Formats: sequence, C-alpha cells, structure tokens
Amino acid sequence: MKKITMKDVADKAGVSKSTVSQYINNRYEYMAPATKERIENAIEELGYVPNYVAKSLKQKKTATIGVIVANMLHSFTTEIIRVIEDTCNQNDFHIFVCNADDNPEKEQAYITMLMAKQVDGLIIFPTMGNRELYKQLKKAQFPVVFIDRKVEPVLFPTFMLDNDKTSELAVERFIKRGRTKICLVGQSIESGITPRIERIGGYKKALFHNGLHVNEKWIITGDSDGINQQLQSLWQDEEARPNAFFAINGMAALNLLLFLKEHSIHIPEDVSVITMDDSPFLAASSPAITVVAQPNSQMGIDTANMMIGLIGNPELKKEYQVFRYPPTLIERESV
Amino acid sequence: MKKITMKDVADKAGVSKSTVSQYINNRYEYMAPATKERIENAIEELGYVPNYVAKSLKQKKTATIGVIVANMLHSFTTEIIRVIEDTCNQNDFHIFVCNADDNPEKEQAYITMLMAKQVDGLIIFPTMGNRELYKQLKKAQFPVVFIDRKVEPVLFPTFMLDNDKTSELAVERFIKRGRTKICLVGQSIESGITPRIERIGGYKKALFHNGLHVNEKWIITGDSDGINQQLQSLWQDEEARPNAFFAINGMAALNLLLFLKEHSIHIPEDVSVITMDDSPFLAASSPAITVVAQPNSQMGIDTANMMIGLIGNPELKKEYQVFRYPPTLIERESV
DNA sequence: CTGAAAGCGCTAACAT
DNA sequence: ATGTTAGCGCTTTCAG
Repeated sequence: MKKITMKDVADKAGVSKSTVSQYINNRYEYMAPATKERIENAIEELGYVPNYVAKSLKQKKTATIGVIVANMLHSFTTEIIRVIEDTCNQNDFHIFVCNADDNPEKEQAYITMLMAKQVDGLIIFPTMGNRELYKQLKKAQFPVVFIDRKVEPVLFPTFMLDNDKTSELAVERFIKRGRTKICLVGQSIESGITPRIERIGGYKKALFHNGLHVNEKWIITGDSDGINQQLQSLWQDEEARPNAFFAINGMAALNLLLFLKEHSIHIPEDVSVITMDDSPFLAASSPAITVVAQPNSQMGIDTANMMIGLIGNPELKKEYQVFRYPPTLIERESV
Repeated sequence: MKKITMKDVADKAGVSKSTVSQYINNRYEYMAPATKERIENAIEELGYVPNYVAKSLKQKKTATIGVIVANMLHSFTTEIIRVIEDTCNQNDFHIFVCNADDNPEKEQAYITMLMAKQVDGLIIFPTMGNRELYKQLKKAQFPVVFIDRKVEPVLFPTFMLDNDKTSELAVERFIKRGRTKICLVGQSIESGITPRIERIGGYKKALFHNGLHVNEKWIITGDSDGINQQLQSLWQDEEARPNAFFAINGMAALNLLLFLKEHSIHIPEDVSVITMDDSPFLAASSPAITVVAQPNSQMGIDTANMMIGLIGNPELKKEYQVFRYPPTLIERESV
C-alpha cells in the first residue's frame, strides 16, 4: 500500500503539483472551476492526505506548540491542558503534550526533543531546575510561556495564581469561624516550586495581619510519609494541636484527610479543613470540603493566546510581568 | 538568529554533511577519533539540534505514536497515558496525545491530522462512531491498537477490562452482605460504548446466576441530570428502593454520591455502595468507598508494546482476539 | 490560470 | 575513513 503523494493527485487530475498545492491551501482565486473539480475528485478517489512533515520542512514551521507539564496526573493540569488544546485548535495549532514528572532532566530532554521536532513555541510548567536552558531559549528569541510557576528573572510571560490571596482567603475564613490554631500542610519546598513557597509566605502574612503568630511546627511540608509523620507527632502533643488545617495542594489534602480519618478526628467539629485544587469528589464527600479554587480555564485560555500571539510576532521583551489570577473560596461544610 | 543546520556543523568541523550525519546517528565505526572530536566540538559550540522534521521526511517515519483518548479529564485515562508515554520513551518513541472528547467528528479529525503528521501508529480509545474510517486504516495496513473499548469486527488488537467479571465482583459482594436490591448507575449507553454495555450485561448475568431477577428500574443510565432525576423518582417509591448501588464509572459515582448526600441516605447503614475507577479521594472519604479497580498500568504497558511491535512488523492479522484484564475488588467501608 | 524548477535539512547508497 | 549525490513531499517564485 504505497503512500499517495501530491504527484499522484496531480497525475490523476492531469495538472501539475503546484496547482494541487494551490488547491490544498484553498487558493482557488485563479483556478478554473473545472480544474478544481478534477483535483477534488482525484483527491477523493485516491484518499490523499497531505504530508505535513514535508510541508513543515518547507515552511519552517509546524503549527504545533509543545506543552511540558510538571505532573499530568494532577486534575489541575489536565483541565488546563484541555483548554489550551481547545484554544490552540481554534487557531489551527496542535499541541504536543509531554509530562516532565517534576524532573528537571526529563524537562530538558523534552525541550530538546520538541525543538528538534521544530515546534513553533513552548508552554511550560517549569520544574525550576533548568535556568540555563531557559536563558538560551530567550537568547534564541524562541517563543516560550510559563504557567503556574515563575522563574526569576521573568524572561517569559508567566501566568500564575495569586498565591498570597489564596492563603489569605483560607486563613481569614478559619478566623471568622473562630479557629486560630491554623496548620498548613503541603508538599516539599526543597526544589523551590513557587506556588508552594508563595502559599506559605501568604499564610504567614495573613496570620501576621490578623495578629496571630507563626508557629513553625504548624507548617508541615514533605512527601506522603513525611507529612504523615509530622502530623502524627504534632498530634501527640495535645497542647500543640491545631484546630484548623489548610492543605495547599491535592496530594497534601489527601494525606491530611487520610490522617484525620485514621485518627477519627471529626471535620468540622474537631478541626476545620480547607484544601486547594477542587475536585468533584471534594463536593460529594461527607462533609463536603471547602476549597480555594483557581480559575483554570481562564489561565489556560490566556496562556494559549499569549503563545499564539508570540508565534505571530516573536519579539520578546527584555523582561515580563507575572499575570496573576484571583482565587475564589468555595464554601462547603468543612469549616 | 539563524537556525543551525547540519551543513553549518560540517563546515565548522571541516567535514561533509554525511559524516556529521553518521556522527548524529551514533555510527562511529569507521570514523577517525579526531574527526569525531571535531564534530563534537562544532555541535557544542554551535548549539546544534538536529531537525527531526527533515529526518522524518527522508526516513518516512517519525518515531511518534498518536494517542487519541476519549476523555482526558478522566483519571483512568491519564494514568494510562502516563504508562504508555513511559513505555514508548523507553523504546525511543514519542507520543502525541489528542482528546476526542467522546466526539466521533473530533476523533476523525484527529486521525486525519495524525496521519498527515505521519505518525507511525495510532493507539485509540475509540468513540464507536467511525467504523468506516477504521476499516480504511485496516485496508491500508496502518498500525492501530484499541484500548478500553472494542469495535466489531475486531480489526485491530484490543485491550479491555473483563467487564463481566467487574459486575460479578460487585454484585456478589453485595449479596454476601445480604443486600439483594441492587441498582446499577452509569452513563448513557446510546452511543454504544462497550464497557458500559458489558458492565450492564455482566450485572444482569450475575443477578441471574444468583437467582435474582432483573428490575429494569434499577438500571439507571444517562447524563448527570438524567441520573439524578431517575434516582429521585426511584427513591420516591419506598417499595422500589434499592439497598445497594453499583456505579460503573467515575462520573456516575459522583452523581450517586451527591444524591445520597443530599438525601441524607447513609452509607453503609441505609445502602451499600461500590464504584469503579479508583481515586485516592475514594479511600480518604468517609466512609471509604469500596471499588472495583482495573489494572491500568499493565493495560497501558501491553498496549504500548503491542503498538511498538506492530510498527516493527506491520502485518496485521485478519481479525484479533480481545485481550481481557481481570478487575479486582478493593474492600473498604461502603458495603 | 497553470507549469517548471529550486530547495527546505537530512539520510543512504555509492564512490573514492 | 570520508565525500558525492540523489531524493523524501511539499511550497513558492517566476514564466508562460
């Protein structure tokens, strides 16, 4: 089963390749209606599909955007990918999604691979471990947009949640309810991932503004095991027990919920809980969990549009501002 | 910022393009060490990245596999994508993921697009709406593998859950607990999506084998609204009330859980619940939900390996068997 | 309105 | 051990 090429269509229709090319690219202006029809039929009969690889080579553009996500098992991520895909499709771009798994080496390998594949631009949830590479991309004036996390200096347009506000929303909700012994639970901040650091910063600021002091013991970060152990030991000391928990991401929320369940600590009677990254299950669970949600769709749409704009006019500014999005509190039953 | 090509490297190293090509493709056999080093340096200094588009055009293969998923917001889907990506990467293939959104037209557009991009093969979660297209792919002997759903006749290797067994596991667990008024909840079966149909079939068989009769009112399918309404009206009639619910996918589970919550129907005191598609949240909720889980990783690995095998030796058989995977019951607190 | 021809960046015989 | 050459399938001037 030989591949059908443009030449086959041209031969069958009795015209030259270039005329077929015109047809494929919807430039019928000066084409005789009869010619057009003959080409149409030939394509139909042969089942011809144009070869984008050849087209891309010639045009030096692929109409595809590489998307490198930090963790694609996260619903936050998939929701954003989905709107990015929609927005790109509307503008005749395709996206090539890669999962860096929060691993800088994988990220680097994917960036190189996507460049080799000649993508027209890159949307990245940066791992924070490839500053040098980002600089090179900037020097090459390659279109890049960051989302969710920022890398200093801000070489590329960056779209992020207002993480300070996020923590403020949670803390003030707890205070309103009269719970001031507030514990924050999150994943490791060792690799310097901005949202985590900013949310902790925002938590401290919010406590301060409300005249509460920061208890370092009430800032728990780590992997599943680490979080669990710290939760355990924190709970030993009855004096030190918090009466409210703010989980700053889905994984931390899970560990927290599991811990509370195991120890038969009741929500909201014993402790209040607010988590981030809404999931339908959080609304369906008992009690339904109050969350701070982020405007995923808008962030995805804006990111994609910025990317498309950059591809159209790849003149990068020296430095960029970070675009911030306001979080919202979705009140349910856990506070 | 001009793109660096192989010619630039060749000039700089004082060799010909073909020698550079040899180097790039790790064929150093007959290459003088000095030459190798000069090329190495030239590449380094120039920051040369090979152009895969040109390579693909020449070699008539792209080392990329297209993956068309039915719904990428589903955790079942993302988990499988992840292992497919890993398996492909280990074999030096890349994957291009597209989200058909359970829409046959989108699926068709993506198939055409991916063919145009010259992918070497296609892994598809089929929407069931493109039988003709599948036949054409078969006729062209194009490597395709189906996952999750089957299309009759089985033109391509197909990897699926043993859906009969799935329902049997749930039904028998309910019976063991003494709950025989078992209601099944699922999404619409109008478009003929196999897992849904098979799970309903399996449910009926399991009831029959256990001497229970099938009550059509206890088979609820539809979209969120539809499920909700049917649940409402079913619950009106106290005589007809089931005492066990089997939700055959994540979305149905959500609707069910929400309904039970709203009506303060307690799990497991009032009704038993088993759902499908495990999610960490199901383990953390109160009560923790018993689920029937599928071996996602194994299915993904086998699917990817089959695809890679097919690409290596694209001789499709006339017809294929369906590879079935056994589900497992994860007992928690909801039965 | 249509055709001829050059070339995108790379690979793979085939020479040397 | 390295260079020469002929395309891969398409687009795009430029002629006619």
